[in-house]
Amino acid sequence: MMELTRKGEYAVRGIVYLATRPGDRVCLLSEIAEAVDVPQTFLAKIFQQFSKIGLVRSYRGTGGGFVLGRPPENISLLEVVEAVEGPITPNRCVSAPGECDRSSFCKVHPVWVDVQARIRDILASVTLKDLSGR
Amino acid sequence: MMELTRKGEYAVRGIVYLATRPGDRVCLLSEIAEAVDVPQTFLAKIFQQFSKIGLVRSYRGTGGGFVLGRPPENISLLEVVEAVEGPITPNRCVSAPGECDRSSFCKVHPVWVDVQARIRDILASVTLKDLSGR
DNA sequence: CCTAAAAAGACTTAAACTGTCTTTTTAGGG
DNA sequence: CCCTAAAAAGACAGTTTAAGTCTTTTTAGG
Repeated sequence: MMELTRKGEYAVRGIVYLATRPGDRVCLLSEIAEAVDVPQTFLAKIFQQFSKIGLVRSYRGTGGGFVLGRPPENISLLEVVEAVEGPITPNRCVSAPGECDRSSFCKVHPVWVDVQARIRDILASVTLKDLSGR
Repeated sequence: MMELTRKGEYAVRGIVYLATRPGDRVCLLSEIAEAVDVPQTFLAKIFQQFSKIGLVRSYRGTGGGFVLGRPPENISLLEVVEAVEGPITPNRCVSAPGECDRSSFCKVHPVWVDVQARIRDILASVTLKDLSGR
């Protein structure tokens, strides 16, 4: 349970690969897809999401491709994962205040709050630089 | 993302309610279902799973019902959740050794190992006694 | 204009989730 | 020995999500 989807896994693989490439040259989607073993059309969707929020920058047309939107040390694993999977919410009751009408008295609620915070802490502490090994 | 299913949520609600009841008397499924606002037929499936692994004990026939299988201070939230949701695995790559052929060199792998451990730690530290407030 | 490349949107298939319904087994009480 | 209460078990179904695929469009270089 609590499992990352393929999309999330692929997202991480793809952007980590991009982080290993020299930042001054664009990288073809086809290259990334092949390198990390992900269907290119699927990865395209993922990188479109990245692009919208500025995690990567895209160039269209001949000579186009992708580069990181920011230095790898300024992009956390948390950002990458949440970009494609949405906010980390171990239970509905912590997704938004008022989402659960039991949260005022429910003794389990604070446990999920804690779990959420811990996961976010861990993922926020890891950057693409750490993961790229450059 | 990483969200508990309804089944998991209902499982927790149901067994926590059972933990608030006196342990020397069986509790009807219909009572539990009504108290925690869960469809009885669905909760039945959940309690069957609990019963199989001894988390609760069931009695059939007239005067039947459920009691906790062990004292509430000896049942952790982790056990309850994993009973119905399966093992906590933030990513496939940590579900079993050898599951992911990238784990030997993948720098993300240890992060998921860490996340898994933290979640389990938190959930294992909370017991039904803590949650029942008795 | 031709080609390369990403963006966008429609579509599809399979699996998982969230249940319901029916039948069977078990047990107690008269 | 029945009758009834209760859980167990299994089949079934509707909806949603996941995981892609395919096609068309936009953008840019040469």
